[in-house]
Amino acid sequence: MRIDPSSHVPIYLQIADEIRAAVAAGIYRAGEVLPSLRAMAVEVQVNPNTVQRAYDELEREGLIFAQRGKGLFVAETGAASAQSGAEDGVRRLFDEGIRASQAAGMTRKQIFEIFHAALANSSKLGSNRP
Amino acid sequence: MRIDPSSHVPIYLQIADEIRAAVAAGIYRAGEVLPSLRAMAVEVQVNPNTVQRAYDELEREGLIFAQRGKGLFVAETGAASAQSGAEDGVRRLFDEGIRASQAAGMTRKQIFEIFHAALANSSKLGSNRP
Amino acid sequence: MRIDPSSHVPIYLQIADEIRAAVAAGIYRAGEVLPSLRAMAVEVQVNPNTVQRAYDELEREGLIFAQRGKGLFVAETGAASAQSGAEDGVRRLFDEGIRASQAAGMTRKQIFEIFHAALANSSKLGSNRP
Amino acid sequence: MRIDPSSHVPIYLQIADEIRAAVAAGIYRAGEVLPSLRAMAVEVQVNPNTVQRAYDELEREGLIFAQRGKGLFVAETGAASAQSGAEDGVRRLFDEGIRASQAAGMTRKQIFEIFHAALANSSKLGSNRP
DNA sequence: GTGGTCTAGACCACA
DNA sequence: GTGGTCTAGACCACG
Repeated sequence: MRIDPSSHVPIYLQIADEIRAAVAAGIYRAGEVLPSLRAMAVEVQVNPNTVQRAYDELEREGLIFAQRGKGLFVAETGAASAQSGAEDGVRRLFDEGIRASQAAGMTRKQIFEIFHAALANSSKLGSNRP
Repeated sequence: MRIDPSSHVPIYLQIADEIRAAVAAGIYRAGEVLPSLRAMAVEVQVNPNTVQRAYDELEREGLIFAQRGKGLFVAETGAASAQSGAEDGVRRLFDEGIRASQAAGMTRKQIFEIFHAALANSSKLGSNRP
Repeated sequence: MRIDPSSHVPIYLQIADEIRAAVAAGIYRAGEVLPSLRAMAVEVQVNPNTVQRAYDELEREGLIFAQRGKGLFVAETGAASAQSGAEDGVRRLFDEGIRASQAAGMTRKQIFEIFHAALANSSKLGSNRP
Repeated sequence: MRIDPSSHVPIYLQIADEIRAAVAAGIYRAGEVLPSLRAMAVEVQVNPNTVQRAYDELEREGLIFAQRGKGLFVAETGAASAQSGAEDGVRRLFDEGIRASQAAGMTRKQIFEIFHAALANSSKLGSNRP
């Protein structure tokens, strides 16, 4: 779980994205409890309120649900919805990159090369950055 | 020149990015004047102060320089620096997308498919929207 | 006895309301014992502490009283006080609904129609759900 | 705009309900600016963050939309969606009241009488309580 | 001035 | 211990 505090995208959305990805990846499974607000807050070095907001977001999406005094649980439909949500996010980033590259006058070949280089480089690091 | 007011990245940076891309694409050439503050403000439907900040940003990068009373000009080294800047930006977006997709447990094949779909879709729209 | 865990009104008050209604309806009569803490906790799928608070609430109202080691009993004056209590609660909900509808600019006719529809629909379900 | 701080329903939802009702009633019209966060916070004697949360809620519903630095505006589709939202809320309150009254063993006639009394009483006060 | 995010710390309902 | 709401006050982007 890595947060970039200097990013323009709000921390609470970054956290929500990370959790969504973790559910999509099967790290948290349907019916399981998520880390508590406070635990997560400690882990990502952030105020509990900020984590709460991330959880609110996910609850609204129907990905997780809360039980007072017990904790937060992954919904039955959570994995599926997390996967499509994650795909949408990735798609949006690629779209944005492609749009930017075309605005800069790059050819499809150039765009491809950049993408390939990025993908090749990422594999070297593995899926979880050290 | 397209601005997304609902994006998390500040409008002034979006404008700077667009101008950088335009320089990289050769739409604005070395020695040429950029549209005036006000003209640009009208074009992107934004407060002149915001355009000012974008120009400040680019000037700090050395991409453009101001001549009192005449306007803003593209630096000689502008095109080259804009190109590498644009590539960096695109690369960063792709990296981010790849990272997110791997965090969600997607395989290389799946990532590829999403990218291809995005690229195919984008060519339909044409590379530069007016 | 139905509890809505997603309601904003605390569960212990929901339980107290239900018991008050049951006394008003004559399901529990003066002098009779109420279900034990644990039995009630099992029935409504809730922590015994929460039921305890509901009983505390009712005892404070004088609707029920405890006899050490024997259980909780409905007070002689219980039925009457429960009835007026229940009426007050209903009245408060209707008042609130009427206030909200008027704030939204609805006419008396519209308000009536909504109420009738709600009442008609409810009779289909039967008056006491088990 | 009246808030009940002792209510169990969160202040931010009370505020959202009030604004929704005002839009439904045509007090705020499509395209118009709403009172600013801070102004509203002063009016309802509440922290600006709490108002912000109410506005967030309404923005998510598509009732209003924000423009950075400009203010909050009623969406074109706002009035319609506010009206159906307001009706739903009223309906929910009536349902709840009917359910409670039936649980207390009241007859339809009694329920009707309570409702009529509440409605009659409310008309005396007018739609905006003094 | 506007909205948007974040922090620190409080109190509540519930297990 | 858990989640949920609220406050006070800070900083940012934008007009």
